[in-house]
Amino acid sequence: MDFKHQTTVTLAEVAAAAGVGESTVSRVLRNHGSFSKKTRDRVMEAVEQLGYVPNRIAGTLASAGSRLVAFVIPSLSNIVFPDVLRGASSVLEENQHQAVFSVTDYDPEREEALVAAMLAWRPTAVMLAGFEHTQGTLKMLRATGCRVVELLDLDGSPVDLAVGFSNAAAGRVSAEFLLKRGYRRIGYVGHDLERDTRAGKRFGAFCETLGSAGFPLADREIHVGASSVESGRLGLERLLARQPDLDAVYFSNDDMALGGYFHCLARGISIPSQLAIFGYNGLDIGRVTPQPLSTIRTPRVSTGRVAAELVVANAPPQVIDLGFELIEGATT
Amino acid sequence: MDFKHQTTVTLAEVAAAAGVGESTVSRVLRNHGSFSKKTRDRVMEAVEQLGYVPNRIAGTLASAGSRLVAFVIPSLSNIVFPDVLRGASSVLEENQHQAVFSVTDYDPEREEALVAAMLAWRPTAVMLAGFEHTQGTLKMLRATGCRVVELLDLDGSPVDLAVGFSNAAAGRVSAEFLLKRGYRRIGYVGHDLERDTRAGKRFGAFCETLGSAGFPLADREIHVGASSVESGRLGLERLLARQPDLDAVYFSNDDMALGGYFHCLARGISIPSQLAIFGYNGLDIGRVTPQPLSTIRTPRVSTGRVAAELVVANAPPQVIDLGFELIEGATT
DNA sequence: GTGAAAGCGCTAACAA
DNA sequence: TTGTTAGCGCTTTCAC
Repeated sequence: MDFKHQTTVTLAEVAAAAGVGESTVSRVLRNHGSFSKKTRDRVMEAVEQLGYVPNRIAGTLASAGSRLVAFVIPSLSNIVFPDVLRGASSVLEENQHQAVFSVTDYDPEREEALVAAMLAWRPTAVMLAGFEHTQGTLKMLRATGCRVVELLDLDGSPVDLAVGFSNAAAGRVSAEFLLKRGYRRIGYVGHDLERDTRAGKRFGAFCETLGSAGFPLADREIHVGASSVESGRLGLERLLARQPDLDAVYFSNDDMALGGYFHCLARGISIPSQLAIFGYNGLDIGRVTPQPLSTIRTPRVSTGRVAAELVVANAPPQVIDLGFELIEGATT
Repeated sequence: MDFKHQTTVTLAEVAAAAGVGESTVSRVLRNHGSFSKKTRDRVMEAVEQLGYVPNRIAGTLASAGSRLVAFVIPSLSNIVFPDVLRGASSVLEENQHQAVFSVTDYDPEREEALVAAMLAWRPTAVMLAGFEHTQGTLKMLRATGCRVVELLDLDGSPVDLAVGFSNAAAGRVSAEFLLKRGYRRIGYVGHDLERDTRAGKRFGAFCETLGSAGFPLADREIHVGASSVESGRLGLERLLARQPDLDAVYFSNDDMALGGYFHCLARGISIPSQLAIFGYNGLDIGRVTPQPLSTIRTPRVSTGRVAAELVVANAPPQVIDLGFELIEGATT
């Protein structure tokens, strides 16, 4: 049952109204090919008059090139992905492309289904998080004609384009920093590592670095589920209950770390003398807390921006390392 | 210059490979109409064999009904909109719809251009924030055949569907709460009100309520630009420099309020005895700070979910008030 | 500078 | 149950 009157002005009607052929209207509208100024005006007047809205579905079918860019992302709760979308969308909009997205909830099977659904729209490119995909997903991505961009990771082999930074390096750098600062009894509070494989890579490299230095990770507390400020706070509470003498804690990201920070504030645990806190992401909020958070700033928005630029420019396959920056706050 | 081999298996090729007609393949694939089990198997085998991916562009053109839902949102930095998208996307994905979005950056002219671009995809629905649109946008929305959903506001007249809550009521309730608690010298710290019209409506009703009670707003500090924790902190600092004897401050949202909260923590201003803080949005982080933030919790995710459900169900035009909830934290 | 006509890949009658 | 066929609204040769 329809509640609105379906107005379907077509290019043919515009042509008729303007007294020109369809192809002329098409040329004028796309500003492509040649036509006289007079014709142009007649066409534009008819367009205006009839309220014509071009049909990109038909246009795409006839010409190929959908100008649709598909994002298949793990989450929208984790600020990382809205940031990536934000960076990309500005570039896409400037270049008359549109962003389509769907959310996998960190489930590889769901990712496969969603990639298949996206491919049905014949997008210019598909953007995904990281390199961990099912065999089925990889097969589709390799078979498809569209560009593939894997985001926010560098530790793996790309299908086509990759834009991001090394999570393993981030983990290593974090560990080295804490060690250099003299921390020795270091713990970890994180979230679901199997699903968030990038957090898993950071954690793996972090532990390995500590171990090589002779000060292996003292203990860890893993929250099953998504990262959040609350689970960071609870995680630290539990970890400290078991290991009261930790001198530093590495968190899977800034949300978790802020939770830990709040726990310390509430319990009167002094930072960093009693306990140091280190995060990951470099969220703005961490710069404004009474003590700025020590963390790693990641180029989330630029990851999106650069990915979109490569796609719009149809750049050759390549891997772009945007790096990251260690921010020495007051919590270490 | 193409870097990938464009594989374009069509339905016709599948039909040929399976030794059946095109419409049979179409029926099997959409599980619509009748066909024998044997035919089905033959078709599915050919699909598998050839790695056929249906072309929804062609499908949509042939059948109408794009199953595309367009979101034209002001921002992705303001967590409100990722939350709305999150609520909507789960419903849309379950119902084989896809979400397309673009970001207006709170610019009505840009919104108009983006709506026009979206309409070219003949979406099932267009979702926008609030009721403030240009004449051109309204004209397009009224003329189009697709559903229109205006989100997160109730104070205005909808084009078609509206899902959200009253911002004016939220502002009023906030003021009444502070007054009831005995606060009398009340200030405001907010962000760009002309662009964020919903924040403007809250502020307007807030001031009016204070004024009617005989305790008009003492002062305000407006940050030109987007809301953020940092501008909340700076805003409060400036406001207090002018008005050291305020007893409460209302913030345009929780991000701003958290900034104010951090300012107080850093300066040793005791909350709420010296200064009360009240926010808006009910972000999770506000529940986990050492003192939970007093605020108004808004149904952001359900706004997205309900909007998507209405669209999928093709419900008749209506206005849905999802309400909001005052959270009495420890900052008032 | 302009128009006629042939598709793009699919769906939806309509026959068979 | 299945195949044939006529579009969907546009772009793109190719004539003129």
